[in-house]
Amino acid sequence: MAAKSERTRELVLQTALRHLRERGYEATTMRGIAAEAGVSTGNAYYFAGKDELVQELYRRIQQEHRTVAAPRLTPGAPLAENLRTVLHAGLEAMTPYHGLGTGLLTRALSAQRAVSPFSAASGAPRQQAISLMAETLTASRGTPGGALGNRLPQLLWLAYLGVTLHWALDTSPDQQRSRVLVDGLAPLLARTISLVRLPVGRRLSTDVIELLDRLAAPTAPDTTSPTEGRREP
Amino acid sequence: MAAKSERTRELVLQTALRHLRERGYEATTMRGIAAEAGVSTGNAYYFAGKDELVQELYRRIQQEHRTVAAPRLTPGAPLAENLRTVLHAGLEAMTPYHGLGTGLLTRALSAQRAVSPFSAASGAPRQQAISLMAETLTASRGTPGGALGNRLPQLLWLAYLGVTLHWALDTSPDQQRSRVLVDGLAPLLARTISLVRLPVGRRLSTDVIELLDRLAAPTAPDTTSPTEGRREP
DNA sequence: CGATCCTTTTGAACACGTTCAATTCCTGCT
DNA sequence: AGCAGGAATTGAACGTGTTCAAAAGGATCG
Repeated sequence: MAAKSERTRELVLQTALRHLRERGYEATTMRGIAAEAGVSTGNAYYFAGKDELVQELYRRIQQEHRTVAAPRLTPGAPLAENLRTVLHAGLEAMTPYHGLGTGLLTRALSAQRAVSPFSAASGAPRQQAISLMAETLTASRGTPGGALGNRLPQLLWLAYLGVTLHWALDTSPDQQRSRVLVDGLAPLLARTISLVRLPVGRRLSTDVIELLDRLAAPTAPDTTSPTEGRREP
Repeated sequence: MAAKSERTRELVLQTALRHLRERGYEATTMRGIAAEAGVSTGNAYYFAGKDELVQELYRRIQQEHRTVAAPRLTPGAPLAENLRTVLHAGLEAMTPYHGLGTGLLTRALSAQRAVSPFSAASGAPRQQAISLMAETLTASRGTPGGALGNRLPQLLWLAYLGVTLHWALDTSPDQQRSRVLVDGLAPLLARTISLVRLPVGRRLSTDVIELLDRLAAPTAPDTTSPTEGRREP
């Protein structure tokens, strides 16, 4: 049975997450994790490295975010209310790890590398967050459908990314400033989205959609020389 | 005269910036910098550390941004045009350092620590970037004044931060996707700003201003126990 | 010139992340 | 029980960022 390595892996992971929570990024050392887990230094490398441990933590936080947020959504409530709920749930899930500072956000972003946060491609943890936003939208009343409706989850996720950035840099006690941000931002976003009912909003909406499409389109190869039949050397 | 240390400092800095440009973050080592500069290891620590070298690079990039952008502003042109110019200039200034990946953004953000990017407080390099946005606005025609006008530089800087994030994660050839983003975002932002002329826009505007004010306000101390005369233990 | 004092430089030393050849452990077989 | 072979573990070794007591250098005095 190959279950032994699995137990060790889990032991290392749990120890690592605890150290990250209690000591922050720099003070958490691979040697320290190994020592406290009662294994040798090299055995801490069931994970590719320290950064992957942080990514794992990030994944767990997202999982927690979804778990906490989903049952709190009120079907048929205004978007502003459900959005506020979801964003606050996100802050809640992250709170124990505020000591990591920008480290958390940083490593999470590096993990996304190769996939722009503005495009819809498939980063596994991000896709989950985006689908949580989709649930938030479908649970709320009065949200637009059509082409904009399809893009809204992605756009709301971007807003959530902004909140996360604010939170990571937030030094106010208990990050209460970030809560103020969420309380203000949720109705603001909801009202902005409802603009799509007006002609002026439709215009903005189509422009946003067009931009997102252009960003998602495959990159055009260099067409500086229009000569046909050329191959890349 | 204390000019000798100054020369060494500059020598170390120049070598460091070159290595960062040519080799990226990880492959640039303090020992390598010192060796190539012809000094001993410890002498590379005229700067507090490797991260501060990156911050210094960030400062230079911002300086370059301003230098490149300012003369290109067209007085009296529409905001969309000048904004596009300024954002493209930003990409230009950063381009040689794209190899640093998220490292650049990361260290720049950590440097801002203690000052939320959403508040207007005085981070030295940021203040410069915000004032460049202010220049962009005053150079353009039809931009709103009043309370919103006062906040717009800050808000545009946030948009610029978003572009920077996109650029840092952009793996398309020559970061052309980020250029697409700028081309689409500039008119979009300009049109959004012009919404303030309509009643619906004024409403959004006052909400944004109120939120920014709340975020900038000093943090309220914990008022959980209204008992008077208590002191923190 | 030499002595004093401050500035500047040095490089050994420490703890870290990471790698990997060597070792130990365990399982399934005869 | 004995043994082969794979799985799991080890810890020394490398290169890194960073620190700091000691050494070297340079200016200013008598």
